[in-house]
Amino acid sequence: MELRHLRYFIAVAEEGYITRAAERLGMQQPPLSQQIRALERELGVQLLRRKPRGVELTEAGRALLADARAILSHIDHAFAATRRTARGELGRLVVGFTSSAPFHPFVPRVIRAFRDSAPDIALTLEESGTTDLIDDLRHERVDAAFIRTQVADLAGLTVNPLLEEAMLLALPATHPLANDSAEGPPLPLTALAAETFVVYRRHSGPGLYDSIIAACHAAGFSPHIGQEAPRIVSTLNLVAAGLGLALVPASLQRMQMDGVAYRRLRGTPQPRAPLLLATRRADTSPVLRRFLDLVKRMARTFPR
Amino acid sequence: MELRHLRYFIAVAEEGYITRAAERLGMQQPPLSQQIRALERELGVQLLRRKPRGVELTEAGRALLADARAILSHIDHAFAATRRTARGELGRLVVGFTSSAPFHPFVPRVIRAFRDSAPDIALTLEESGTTDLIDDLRHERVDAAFIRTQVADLAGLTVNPLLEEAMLLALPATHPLANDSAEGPPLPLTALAAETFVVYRRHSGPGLYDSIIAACHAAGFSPHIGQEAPRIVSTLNLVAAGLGLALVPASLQRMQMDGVAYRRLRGTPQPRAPLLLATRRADTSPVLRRFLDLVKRMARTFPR
DNA sequence: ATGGCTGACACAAAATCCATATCGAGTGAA
DNA sequence: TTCACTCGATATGGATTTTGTGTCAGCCAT
Repeated sequence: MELRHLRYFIAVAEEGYITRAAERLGMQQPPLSQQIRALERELGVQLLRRKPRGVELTEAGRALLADARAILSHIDHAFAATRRTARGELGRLVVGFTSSAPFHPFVPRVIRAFRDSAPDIALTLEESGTTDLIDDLRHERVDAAFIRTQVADLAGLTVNPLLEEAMLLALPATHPLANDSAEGPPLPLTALAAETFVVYRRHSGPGLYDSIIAACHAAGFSPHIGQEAPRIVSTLNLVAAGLGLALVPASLQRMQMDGVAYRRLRGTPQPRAPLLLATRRADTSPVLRRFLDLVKRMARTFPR
Repeated sequence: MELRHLRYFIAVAEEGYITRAAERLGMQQPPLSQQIRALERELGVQLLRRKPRGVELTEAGRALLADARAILSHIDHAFAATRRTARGELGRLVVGFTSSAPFHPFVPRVIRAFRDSAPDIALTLEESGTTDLIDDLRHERVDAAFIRTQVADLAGLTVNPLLEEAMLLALPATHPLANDSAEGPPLPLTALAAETFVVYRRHSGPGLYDSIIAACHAAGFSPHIGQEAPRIVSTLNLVAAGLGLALVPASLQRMQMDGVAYRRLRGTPQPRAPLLLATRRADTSPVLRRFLDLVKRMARTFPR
């Protein structure tokens, strides 16, 4: 059986004459007759009743006609879907992000833009810790992950730096250094030499941790580390509870948390927080490529 | 595009190697490579990633693989359905019957048997008057009709006589000839010479009408016809209302109608009521043939 | 470094699909 | 009734397509 047989059969059924169907198909009548008979022979079923004038569908022929049309349409759809999949317009994408990522305005913006540009991609969003995200990436449970710190083991992964932002000092609202207005005068880092710091734990992602330590060292002191938090947002809970101060990405300021005040810092080098997108190096999925292209393009033009 | 391409592609996808797929397909590797490339060329999409050891599906290839399997399965189902349709195991059948037909035990019995023997045929039952049924048959709204009287215009139709049964006298329960037990002694037709008869109207089907008249004539009198009824069952309503007597098929006795008593007749010739099945002569549907075969076969062995 | 496996390429062979010519059956009109 | 016409079936030759054979290049694994 070949599709040709179905196409021929449909033409004959629609025309009611083998001769006219042959014309429509751009062929001669004898081979068409032959192909139809071959189809009937393979099915073991008479599809046409040959009449003196033209042919007529049998009951079985009518049944097959409907199915044959459906099959051809099935194939058309399959081909279209395959082409769209190849163009990255169709498929699935699982995007992971750490709890702090969606506070950066870039992340929801790029997700929205991607949904708009490829509405037929089933997009799944998963929030998780950085370590878990990296594991999920490796095990193909996640295709791309927005993270906020460089990871230690990059084997098999690509980490694209997208944006950077300043870090703000988060401090308990009752703290003497807390300012009524979040946009108070920048605070020199040296003013914090005696304070206790709450930090994002280093083994989850050394980047933020190290940049904070480095900034303090550059300011001439070695910070006193109090508690470590498993997630960036949870550092704010500890700050609110009065367990110390924290340096957090500026975008977290959007998270209006009771009992936490923010202050800008001054001095160089200022600690900065990156926004990164991690993917599998071996992932050649067109959907991912499309996503990656969009993310990089938007990152380049993102207002800083 | 031909199905061959899909079959080849599935084999390659499943084996992971063009060479092994070629073995499985009973062909050599070069032509298989060529056909796969032809498929890719037509789609304009790369389906396989050629690796040093075997091949790997691209995202688009994975999408197509699922669809290709579905398409082949679609074709298998279509072929199976076509074959079953040709055998009359699949399809639709509309069976019509006059209001009096289902009282004959043969009718529900044969319908049940047909449903059991061909459960995948969508069977529709339609009750209507004889004249309408004949019209419905001609216009292909009905495929077979159980009727209780010969019809006048048979053009294009086949009417199969199935069974015959005696006719009983239906008379008002208050009538002097009414007997307490329905199985009273047979009544000679001559006893009814002075009575008024309610009859099934002749133009709807001359058979019953004529056989009643003929029986009376044979008994030596010309019956006095009162009202005509449009349906056999409605004659019983008229009888119950005291508008006269009626001769009805014996099976209508099952219809326990208040105010109507039945008596058997004696003498020859007794008027008899046929059960007939009308079909379109040109209808070659396997479903109908199957139904017709069953009906005729069961009619032959039906206990009389 | 080398042997073995895999896929691609080039050309010959085979299959089959199609075109031409012809026939037969059935229909409609003279 | 007969003749012409239409339409599908059959037979045969040709051409395109598919397949088979031989060969080469590239990459792993030993």
